[in-house]
This record gives sequence, C-alpha cells and structure tokens, in this order.
Amino acid sequence: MEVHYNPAETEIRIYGRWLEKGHFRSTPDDRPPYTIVMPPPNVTGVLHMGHMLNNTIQDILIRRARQTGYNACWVPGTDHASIATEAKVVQMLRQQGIRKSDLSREQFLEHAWKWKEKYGGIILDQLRRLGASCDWERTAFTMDPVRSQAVIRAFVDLYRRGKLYRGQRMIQWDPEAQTVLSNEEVLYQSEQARLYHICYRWADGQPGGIVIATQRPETIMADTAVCVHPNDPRYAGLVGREVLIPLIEKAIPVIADEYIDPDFGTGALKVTPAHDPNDYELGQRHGLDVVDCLTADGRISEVAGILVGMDRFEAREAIRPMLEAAGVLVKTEDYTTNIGRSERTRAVVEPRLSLQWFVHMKDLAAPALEAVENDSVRFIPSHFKNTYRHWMENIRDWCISRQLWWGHRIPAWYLDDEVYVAETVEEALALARNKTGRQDLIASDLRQEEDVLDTWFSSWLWPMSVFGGDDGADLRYYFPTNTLVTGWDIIFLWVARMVMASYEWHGQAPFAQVYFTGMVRDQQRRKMSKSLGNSPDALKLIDDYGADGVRFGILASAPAGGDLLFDEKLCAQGRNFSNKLWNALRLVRSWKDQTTLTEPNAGDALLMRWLEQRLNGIAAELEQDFSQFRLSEAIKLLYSFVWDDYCSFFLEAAKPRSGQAIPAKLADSAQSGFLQICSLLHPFMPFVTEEIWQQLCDAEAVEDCMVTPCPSGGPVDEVLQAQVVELREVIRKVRELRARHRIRREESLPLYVLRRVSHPTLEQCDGAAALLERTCGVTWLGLVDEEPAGAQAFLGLRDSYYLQLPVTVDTAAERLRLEEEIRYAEGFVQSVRAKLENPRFAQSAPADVVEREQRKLQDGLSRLQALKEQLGDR
RNA sequence: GGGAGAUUAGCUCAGCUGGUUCAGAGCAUCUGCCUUACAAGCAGAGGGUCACUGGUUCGAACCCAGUAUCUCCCA
Repeated sequence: MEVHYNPAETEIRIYGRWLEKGHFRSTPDDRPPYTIVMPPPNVTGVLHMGHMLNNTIQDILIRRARQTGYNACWVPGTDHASIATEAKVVQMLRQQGIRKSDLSREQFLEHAWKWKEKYGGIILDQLRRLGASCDWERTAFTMDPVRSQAVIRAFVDLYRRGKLYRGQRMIQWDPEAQTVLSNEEVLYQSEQARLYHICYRWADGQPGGIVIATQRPETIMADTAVCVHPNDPRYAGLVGREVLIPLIEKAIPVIADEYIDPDFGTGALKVTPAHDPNDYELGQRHGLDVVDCLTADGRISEVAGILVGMDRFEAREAIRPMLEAAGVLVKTEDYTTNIGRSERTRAVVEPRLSLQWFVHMKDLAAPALEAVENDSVRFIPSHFKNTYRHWMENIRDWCISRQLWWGHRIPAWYLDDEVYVAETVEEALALARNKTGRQDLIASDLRQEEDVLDTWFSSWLWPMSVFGGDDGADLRYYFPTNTLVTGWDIIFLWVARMVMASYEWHGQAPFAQVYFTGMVRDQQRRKMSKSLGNSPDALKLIDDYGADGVRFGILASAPAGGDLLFDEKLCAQGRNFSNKLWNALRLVRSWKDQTTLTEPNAGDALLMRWLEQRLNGIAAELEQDFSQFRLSEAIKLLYSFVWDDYCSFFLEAAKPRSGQAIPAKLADSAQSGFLQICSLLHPFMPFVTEEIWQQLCDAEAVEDCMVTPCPSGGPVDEVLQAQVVELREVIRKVRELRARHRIRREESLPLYVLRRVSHPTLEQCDGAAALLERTCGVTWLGLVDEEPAGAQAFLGLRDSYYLQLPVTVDTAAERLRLEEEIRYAEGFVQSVRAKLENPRFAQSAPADVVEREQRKLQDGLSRLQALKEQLGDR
C-alpha cells in the first residue's frame, strides 16, 4: 500500500462503482422520503466556491438521510438564466461576426440551444467530481418540455384568476441588455457622483430664476416642472410662475409638494417624470406631461432636441460646457450616492416608463409570510426571518416580462387591442374567435407577445416542476421536500417566491427548512466573483487536495449564514485528514494478518470497552448536531475523535510491541471501530471512507458504506470515561516529564499513585496499569501512602502521582511551580466556597447545579491538599 | 433614513439552556523527535482584561441599556 493516500485514482473508481450500482437512484417505495432539490446553477456557469459549499452541504444531508433509513432523493438540474445566457450567446456570435439584429428569433434560438448543448452540462460534471450523490436520471432543465409546460400553465392560471396583469409602470431598465429587470435584480452601491447646480431663468424675462440641483443634467430636456417644498420660505410666492429649461428654452411651471426635502441641494428639484420613479409619482399627482428623452440603449433621443444620439454618460459631460456657456451653471459639487446597477450586466439601471407584465404579490405573500412566521418553513439561521418579514410586508408587484429571446415566451396573443392568454395558439385563437365572433380568424392573425418571462418565474416552480414528469406519483411521494440549501443573497429572488408558489398551487410549504449558507469570501473579505478573479479554480483544488479534502476544508469553517473566508490551508488540513485515515487503515489492515488467539490482557479489554462506549457517545452527539444543522461542529467532532481518540490514543495503545502479534479480539475491535467511524464520517468525506470500508471488509460480501445504515448513539459509562480521562492526563504528564528531563524512551520509570479513601484511583481501574506501561514506558508500582524519596510528584486531574526519575530534581524551581499552583487552587476553592456559602445561591440555583458546585469544592480541596503535601515534602 | 449581524489567542472561528464539557479548536509560533501506519507525521509548550461603560443576577463571554468599530440588507 502507498504511504500517501491517492485521492484522484480512488475518487474516479469509487464514483464509478456507486453509479454502476445505482446507489444514487431513487424511486418511490414504502420508506419515508428525504428530498432535496438542488438550486439549479446557471447552465452556462462553471463551478465556483459557492457551488462547492452549497452542494457539499446538500450531499452531506442527503447521504446522512440515505444512511438513516430514508429514501433519499437529490434532484439535480440547471437554470436557463435568460439575461446571462443571452448575453453570452450574443457575445459569442459577435466574435463570429454575427449581430443579433441580423438574426430572426428562431435563428438566434438555434444558436442558443447549440451553445446550451455544448456547455450546459459542464457544471453538473464538475459536481460529480465533488462526489455529489444526485439522482442523475432526474436531471432537469428549466427550459425542457416538462418544466416549460409548468411555467406556461402557471402564467395562464394566474392570468385567468386575475393575479397577473399588463400595465404601464415605472420599471428598472437595463440599457445594455435592453430589457426590464425586477427590483430584486438591481444592486445598489455607493458611488461618486457630482451635483450640478443649474439656474432656470424666469420665463417672463425678469432677472434671476430658481437654482436646482441635479445629478443628471443630461435629462433636463425631459423636465416638465420645478418643484419646491410648500413651506420653504426661500421659494414662498414663486409657486405658479414659469421658468425656462436652459439650452432648449422650454417653459415649465414651478410647483410645490411635500415630497421635497428642503435640505437637499438647493431645495428645488427639477421634475423629470420619464426618468425617475419619484418624479413620475410627482408628475401623476400634479398632472405633468411625461417627456422621454432617452432611447432604449441609453442614448439621447430626438425628443431632446439637442445632443441627439449621444450616450447618456457622454451627454452628461458634453452638456456641462454648454451650460457654462449659457451662464446657468452655478456650481458643481462632489457627492456620494447610491447607484443601481444591473445584477447581470453591471450597467447603470435606467428608470423607464414601460408596458410590462406584472404579478400581483400581496395575496401571494400572505400565506408565505405566515408559513415562515410559524416555522412551517424553518430558517437556519433563524434571524433571516426578520429580513424575510420585512420584504414580505413591503412587497411590490413583480415585473416578469423580459425583452429577450432566450426564455419562456409569454403565452399571450394580441389581436387589435385585445390580448388572449392561453397555453397554445389554438386556444388563444378559439378565445379570439369567441370574443370577436369572427370565425374566419386564423392563427397568423394573432401576434404573439415578443417578450419572455423572467427566469425566476420558472425557478419559483422548481421544487414542484422537477417532479412533474409523470402522472403525479413522484410529486405525491417526494413533495413537499425536506431541506433547501441556498445562499441568503437570493432569499427574495428565489426562496420567498418558491414558498409563495407552493402555497398558491399546493396549499403547503415547498420545504420543511431552508439552510442558508454563508457567502464565500477571499482573505481580503471580498465576495468571490468571476470579475474579480479571486475565486480559486474549483477543479484544481480537487486535483490538489482531493474531493474529500476540499469538502472538509470548505465545511470546517462554514457556519450557516455567516461569511466564510476561504483559505486553501483548510483544504490542506482536509487532505491531511484523509491521509491520516488512510494510514490508520494501513495499520489496522496490517494487523489482520498477524493476530494471535491469546485473550486480550486487561489493558486491551479496557481499550475495547472504552472505544465502544466512546463511539456511542460520538454517534449521539452527531445526531444532535445533524438535527440542528450544526455541520461544521459535526465535522470537527469527528476530526478530533478520529485523530486524538482513535489514532493517537486507541491505536497507539493497542499497538503490539514490535515483532509481536495482536490479540484477534483487539484487532477486531480496532476494525469494527474503524468501520463505525467510516460510517459516521461518510457524509462529509465520502470517497476515503468508502475506500477504507471496502478495504477493511470483503468488498463483495458487504454492502457499500454509503448504503449501509450508520450506527446510532447508545449509553455511555461515565465512570469508565472519567477513568480514561484521568489515565490520559497521567500519560501526558509522564511524557512531559520525560521530555523535560530528556529521558530515553527505552528507560522504564517507576510510577506510584497516592492512596485515596474518598474515591478509587487508577489502581482500581482494570487495565490502567498495563496501558500506562505500554504508552509511556513506566513500571506501575501502584499505591503508596506517602511520597517515595527522590521522586518527582505531579497531579493528574484528580490524584497525586510520583515518578521516579534518574535525575536530581531542581527543588527550587519545583517549589515555585507548586506555590503557583497552590495559589491558583486556593483561589478556585475560595470562589466555589463563597458561592456555596451564599444563602441566595442555595435558594435560587437548581439542585443539580448546587450538587455540581459541591463536587467542585471537594475536588478542589483534595487537589489543594495534594499540592500542599507535595510542597511540604520539598 | 430603516433593519440585521458581528467584535473571544498573532490569524480564522466555535462556545447550544447564564453555573467545570468554560475560557476552547484549527492554523501560525516555540521545544524535542526520521518511534516499524502516517514528517501530509509523533510527543510536548507558550499565548486571551471574551471591544468599551454601566445594569440585571447568588453567579455574565452569554441577558439588558448605552458607546465605539466593522460587515451586510432594504429604501
């Protein structure tokens, strides 16, 4: 066997074996289901750290469920991601010298599908490398026939029930992608901008005017009023007069409205209803015209009269000298403001008046809010409830149309001024014939809506639509699902809407709990992103550390909800852990061939009893951790158990003297303990545990680790555990003394323990002596009633021990050390005693706490006594 | 402007119901080791005013109030 574990070779082989055996496949049966639906990654995406974290957690949950009696089903899939994918396809075409505008819709879609077929599976293949145990036969795509059908049905259904409408609204426009965005797709960030103070002169020719402050001088041509606060003394009496827009000399009125903040800028606002949502509302209230001076791609339109055709940001620069020349630019000042940018293209979003499709959200939100409030959907961590509630209570209608081609085309057909919404053109035609009474109408008389639906309009159906493929049996069995694992950054975009959709169409929650992962950040705390280039290459990490190593690394420091500062060192730790397991395997396996039938001695028996009990305790703790989704605690628990308890203590203590054989029963114990470890650790590090499992068992005779039920917790003998804790403390102290005095390993040292009447010492613990002799090279001479001459005294956690050293002890240093310890022990006893003597404590503290304090006092006193005895002997 | 979270060892973070599993882990540092599974290792060690100020309590890293700093979300 290799000295170092080789993940690359193992992982490919093991994953192939699992696939071949169909372990990932799930079909309904009489077991309870445990279902997770994967948040579908963008079909054009590549695996990044966020996906790795997310999917590692899902895999852990699903593997654990599979090992604990559930019919575990993890459904994978991808998302068509309208804007992002269309942008990529456009870019690819441009490189080939093809402009989108040269193509018909059908031609463009042909290119897009080709792209999807070529690149769409990459990310799922990458998840296989990570070890994801998805049921790949269920792989879904948001634009495949089944999912598309669900989307179209949902749209038509909402429309028929009056929950969907088409209307002229102020929307968020992405001039680069040339599509509308939902509010949730706009990201605000603080940016440097400039405030222009511009004087609007009186229209009647009188000297002076009103100075307004604006950040967007390029839109003055679209102004239809200047607005001031009605109580602003500076402008009292001016309301109702007219001013001239500079450069184009158009007269507009001065109006008053409470909305104005007198402290901002000059207290006078230019009102541009076409280019600002607040101005739009102001305009509505005051009956102002809407003048739109921008084009869809963010250029100055004909309407403006000047700067026509110029980009909006170039125009902002260009208009400045013009204003200066006209003598109306009073001043400019720097200021910071929040700028909204498109989540996908990063273009500055342009508020725009537009005819779009919307979903009424108020009614949808009510049951979805209630579900989270009463924990029908449990959030982990729970504080995300607050965020969710705030959004739900202030919910706004959802703009779902997009001016794109890649996506689900809205099933609405127009004839004259009427719109007919139906699943097919035939149905729409029937509706149209019915409505108009014209039986001669044919399909081509109807004009289908050009827009497609927001991608999230398909995503919100995902937990249901992935089970929509058959007669509904799958949906009945697997839905509602158990756990959703996702990032909190899409709590509104996705999570909330899924809850709404599920209540809307199924009257129940889509999942029992939502586990919000943290955001993966780099060492400088920056969010990992492709544009920053700070995201490590996921596959390279797997190459370097193995999938198990990466899974360990990413999880070990990823508490739910918080930030995760990614550090490759953690993957290295994971790789080292795999290697530790591998080498334990080498040791345990080597024992199989050299056992003896002699009975284990008392030390061996103690070890075996202890290991069994300890595993019971660990399994129980692990159950606790899983039930509370404390996954990083769980992996740390297993890590320290494996390393410190199983390897450093058990295996080392079990190791026979060189050349000797190991008692068969002890070797069996080591092996069965190891198998249990594999089972418990399997969800976290599936490959290495499966490999060890198969090497320890006869691989053909037993089921794979991944489908074997894992051990559950059991009773723990606390007395035995406490004795071993004391034993290990003694081992540590002896080793420390040996190291300090540089005593050769071969030299055996006599060790005594001071007799106690209050409690049994290690002398009364069967096997302790044998283990001490084996682990730290002492000769156990048992009880003494006083300190042997010339011995080095030390304390375990409970008792006094004396080690006979072949060196003279530095008594002065020893006294100092003891005095220091005595001071500490006295302080400790003092504080416990004070607590116990306080009558209020005895009254108000629970009985078990008082009892514990009394035990603390007893322990402290005997320890103090032992220390004083030692000092007195010096 | 509204809200959420954070502040614990040099670094990254645990710390659940307030009480010996309460001051912990990993990494880093220091010391000694090529010990017949593992140097990707072994055996040890040092390191903290739990941000600050008050309060509640018999008892506070933990609960409350305020202050400071930071992060994020929403407008």
